[in-house]
Parts: sequence; C-alpha cells; structure tokens
Amino acid sequence: MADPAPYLVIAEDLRGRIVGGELEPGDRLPSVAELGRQYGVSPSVGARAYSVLVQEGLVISRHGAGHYVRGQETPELLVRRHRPRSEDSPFAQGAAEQGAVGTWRHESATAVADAQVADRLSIREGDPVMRTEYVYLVDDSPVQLATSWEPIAVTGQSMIVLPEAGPYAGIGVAARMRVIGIDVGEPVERVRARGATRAEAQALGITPAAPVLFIERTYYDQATGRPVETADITMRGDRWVAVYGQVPEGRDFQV
Amino acid sequence: MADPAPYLVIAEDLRGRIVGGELEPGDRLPSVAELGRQYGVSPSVGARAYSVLVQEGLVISRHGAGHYVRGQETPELLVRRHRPRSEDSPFAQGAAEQGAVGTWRHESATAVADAQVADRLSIREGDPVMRTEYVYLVDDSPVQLATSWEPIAVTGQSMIVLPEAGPYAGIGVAARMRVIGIDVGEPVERVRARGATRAEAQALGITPAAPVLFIERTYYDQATGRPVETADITMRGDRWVAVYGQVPEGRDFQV
DNA sequence: TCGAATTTGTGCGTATGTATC
DNA sequence: GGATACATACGCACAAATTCG
Repeated sequence: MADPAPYLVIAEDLRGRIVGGELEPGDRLPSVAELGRQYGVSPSVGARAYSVLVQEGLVISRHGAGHYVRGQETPELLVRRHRPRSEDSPFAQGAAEQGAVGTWRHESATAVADAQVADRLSIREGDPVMRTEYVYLVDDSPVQLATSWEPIAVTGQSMIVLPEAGPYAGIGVAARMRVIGIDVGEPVERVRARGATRAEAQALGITPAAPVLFIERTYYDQATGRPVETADITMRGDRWVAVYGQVPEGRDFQV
Repeated sequence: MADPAPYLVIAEDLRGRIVGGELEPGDRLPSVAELGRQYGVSPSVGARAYSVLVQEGLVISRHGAGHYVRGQETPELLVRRHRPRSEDSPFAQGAAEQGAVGTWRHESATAVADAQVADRLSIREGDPVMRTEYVYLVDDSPVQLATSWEPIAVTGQSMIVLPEAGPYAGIGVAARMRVIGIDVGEPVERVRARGATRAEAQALGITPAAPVLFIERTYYDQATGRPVETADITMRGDRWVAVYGQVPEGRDFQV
C-alpha cells in the first residue's frame, strides 16, 4: 500500500480543518515556508499542497501576501423557473424578485435552419428562421447566454417577427406568441451540465471548462403541436439553479 | 505588462492544437522531456503545462506511459424524465428504453435530519429520518449517485419504511407512497451544474471538477402539501440529459 | 522471466517579482 | 522609499510505473 504523497497529506489536513470550521473564511493560512517547517518538508511541498486547495476552490492565494480561506460563498443563486402568464420579460422579472437589476443585449438576423435546429422546429433544413442572440446581465455582469430560433413561417407575416423590436419587445416568447393567437403552454426543456466552451467562457467571464447549465428549450403551439420557438440557453453553473415543478399550496399538516 | 509564464504559453499552444482538431483523441503527446527540448525549457516546465491541461480535462496522464489527448466522449446520452404512473423502478425502466441494463446498489440507515434536510422536509432539525444511499449503474459502470431522506413520521408505521426491502422494493418513490395512500404527483426539482467533488469523482469514475448535473428533488403529498421525500441526485454531466415538460401529442400541422 | 530504457510523479533549492509595513 | 515577507516559477535529482525487447 503506497502512502499518499506528503503534499496530499498536508492538503487533506488543511481541507479537514477548513470544512470542519476550525479555520474560517478570511483566515490567513501559514506561509508556504511556515507550512514546510510544520510538516518537516521543503516550502515547495507546502506550495503544492496549497495549489490543490486553490484548485478545489477552498483557498485563494494572493501573490506576495499569503493564502487565505475562501468564503463558502454560495453567492446568491439566481433562480430560473417557468412563469405561466408573465407579461414582462421572464428574465428581468426573475432578477427583480431577487433584488437585482436584469438587463440584456440582443441581435436578430434571418438565417437558415441547420440540421439540428430544423429537427427541433420540425421544419426542413435550409428553411428560413429568425435567429436572435442574447446576452443577459445581472448588475452589469453577464450571467446567461441564449440563442433563439423562430420559423419565419410562423411569425413572418406578423409584427412580432423581430423578437426585440416594436411594441411587443421584451415580454418573452409566451406573451409574444399570444399576440398572434398562439397559446404555447409550458416549454419542453432538455437540461445538461457541461464545461464552458472557450467562447462561452469569454462571454460569461469564467474559465474554460467551468461547469455551465445548458438548456435546449422548445415552445409548442398547444392547439396544433407545432414547434414555434427553440433556444439554446447557457448559464453560469455557479450562479443559477433551474427549478421545475411547484410546491403545493395548502400546508395544513402538523409538524 | 508581464509576459505569461512559459508553462502557460506551452499549455495554450497545445490546447489550441487539441481543440482545433490537429491532435485527435487518443493521440500520444510528447513526453515532458521532449516538450522541454522543443520549447527550450526544462522538463519540469513541460510537466507543469500538462498538469494544467489535465486539470481542464483535455489530457489524461498515465504514469510511466505518457500523456494522451482525452476523447471528447459523448457516449450515448441517458435521458432522465419524470414518469407519472410507473410501477417499475424509474431508473431501470429508463435504462431499458435506451437499450441498456440499469442496476443499483443501496444502503439504508436511520439518521437525524440536519438543518438543510429538515428545511426541505418541513421537519425539525434532529427529527428522525430514513436515509438511503444509492449508486446507479448502467452496464456495470456507475453513472448516478443519490441520497434520499424520508421522515420516519411518514413511513415509520408502515411496511415501506425501508425503501429497498420487502415486497415494495425497487418501484420508486411515487409507487411506494401510493402503497400507504399518499399521492405525490410531480416532484419539485432544483437543478444545478457544478464540478464533481473528490468523492463524487471517485464514485463516478470521472475527474474531480468534471461537470455534474445536481438535482435536489422533493416529493409532496398532494392532499396536504406535506413533503414526504427529498433526495440529492448527482449525475455525470457527460452521460445525462434531464428532460422537463412534454411534447404535445397532436401534430396535425403541415411542414 | 527479466532487465533496461522511457516516462510520469514528487521533493528540493534558488531566483524573481509582488505585497505589506 | 526601503526592508522584509511572501508566492510563483524554474531547473534538477530521484522514485515509481510502464513498456518493450
């Protein structure tokens, strides 16, 4: 049985004291030299032990200053949930409920459906669609990206062909579709966890391969079953929780 | 302006060639010594560059053998969705629909609710609960972990107090609750993307910090609104997609 | 079977740039 | 502004694992 390497032993020891609460967020940790003395190894071993904990997110290092216990910041999670009859932007409304200011940038252009989008919208590859790219910001920092596709065949003759222009801008897909007489009900969402691509990391201000929540959302016309909008939504994993289902109302039981 | 450190330059160079496709999954990469020669630095710098890429999940290292480009393995996504009136294990049923064999291991024990579980179950901290740990396997490889908590106050007098023992084992929470006359409806699920902890990575056979889909699920008694079960579910991000909502039935529109 | 060559993993000492007082 | 403490990066030496003849 091989003994674990000393730098792992030191890291494990410190990890235990941090998660156990003995060392509190903000506490200054021993310098790498001091750590080496305590365990009878060279400073570089202490440095490597710290590098493990930094990678795990338990410790932050400040060049020339020292290592510090990092706050277990579960930085207020943003909550994403479906809002059945919203008449405001679901995103802005959600942010407001959480005491933040939600804004977004967008860009629309016509495009043709590739194979994947065509499949999701039940149209033919090459059919015209309106594609809109979104960047969502909370308190001016980007937290969510989205790309939306709508078949021109659905909205082309209406004044909502551009999702973010005219009197019906910024109210969300469900409300916009109601304008042209389409009731969409709840969307179907396919949820995945994966690492951020480089482009996503760049846009969201996170490191590549950091976990993101990725949702493929599709709205259907409830009357006919026809897909009317589909979107790829990418959210910072450390900032979002997506909630599905509702807590029942009546709570008349005894605790 | 400080130049980036040589080990970061090397890592960035290799990263570009990997994501660009010049280096393909499975390819053997230069040894750290060779890498050092190529860039005119010592082997330790090459080793450090590789450690960065290993941490990002782009490269795997095999002691004594070399460094290899890691496969972007997108192996058959498993689909997780709610099954309203299943009378079989939802997990096994889902796996079977996808042509795989789903099995699981479990271990139950009584415990007391900590603050978080107590909050989710609307009971008091310290109240007794039945805790069950699950490891789910598909074709003998672990793909999902779960920890479930049920208040003893709900199941304690019944023959389903042990989730995985007796005639009602392995049928899922909803079906088990029906046995004692509780209709639970759809659960509430809070979905997050985060990096795997060390323990999770170990159990799931992935690297630490690899993305996992993490779901906090709670079932409620529909009649009273009382929570009757809550669970933490951890799934390999590269193997699972969770689906919410249903595609409408009728598709009588013209393409 | 075995041993030599190759390769990664780990520890150490030192030089350098940074932060703090 | 200077002195000191500190983290970071690098080159080197040795151990452990793998491969191959």
